[in-house]
Amino acid sequence: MQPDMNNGVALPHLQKLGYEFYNRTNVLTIAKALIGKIIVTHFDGQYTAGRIVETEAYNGIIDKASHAYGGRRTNRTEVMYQQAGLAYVYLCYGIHHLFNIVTNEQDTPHAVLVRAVAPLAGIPVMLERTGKKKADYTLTRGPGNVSKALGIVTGHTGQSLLGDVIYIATDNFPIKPREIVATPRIGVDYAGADALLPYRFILKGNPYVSGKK
DNA sequence: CTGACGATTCACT
DNA sequence: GTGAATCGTCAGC
Repeated sequence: MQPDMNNGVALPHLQKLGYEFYNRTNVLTIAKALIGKIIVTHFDGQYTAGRIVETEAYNGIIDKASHAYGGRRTNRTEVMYQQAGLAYVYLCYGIHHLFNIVTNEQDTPHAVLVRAVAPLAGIPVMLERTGKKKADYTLTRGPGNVSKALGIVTGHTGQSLLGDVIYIATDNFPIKPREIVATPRIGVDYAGADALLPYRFILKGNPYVSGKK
C-alpha cells in the first residue's frame, strides 16, 4: 500500500483475473472479492494502478438502485446485459465518469461499481489527470475521482477487462475477512428499501474509502 | 422535441 | 451545511 514506488512502471507479480472471476452468479461475492485487488489502466503510453478499497454491488433487475431495475434495457445500459468481464462506464451529473465491472452471464445485468482505490503506480500521471498538486487521500477517493485518476472515460464502456488496457489483478495481498465491512450504498436514496441493503464493501480503516469519517 | 435529473465533487458560507 | 457545475440519458408528449 506504499504510494508509487515505481513512478508508473508496471507492477511486478500481478496475476490478471480471468473470465471465471467475473462470470459468477453472486454479485455480492464478486464485489467483496474485489476488495484488495489491483486495478490497472495502461493506455496513451501511461500506466496507472491502485488497490481497490471500496466497491458496490448492483444486483440486476430486482435491485431498485440498479440502472437495470425492472429489466430496463436502453442504449446506455446495454453493456450490462453483455458477458461478464466488460467495463460499464457512464456519465453522472454531466461531469463524472463512473467505472463499473459487468458480472454474471449474458442477459443478467449485474455490475460492481469501484468507488475508491489506494494509488500504487503512476501517481504523477494521476496528479496530471486530476489537476491536483499533491497526492492526498482525495486523489482516488470516490468513484468520480477513481475514474479521473485512472483516466477512465465513458468511451471505455464495453472494453474487455481480460485485455491489457484496463484489467484487475491480484498480487496475493492478504486481506482478512474481518477487514472487509459491508454497509448500505452511497447516493441511492431513490431506491427506497433497497437503499438499505448492505451492498457496499469497504476495506476497514483505509483512508481512501469515501463517505463521512 | 422537451424537461427533469443523476451510483458526484468541490467551493463557499 | 448549502448550492453550483454540466450534459447525456430517458420518459413523455
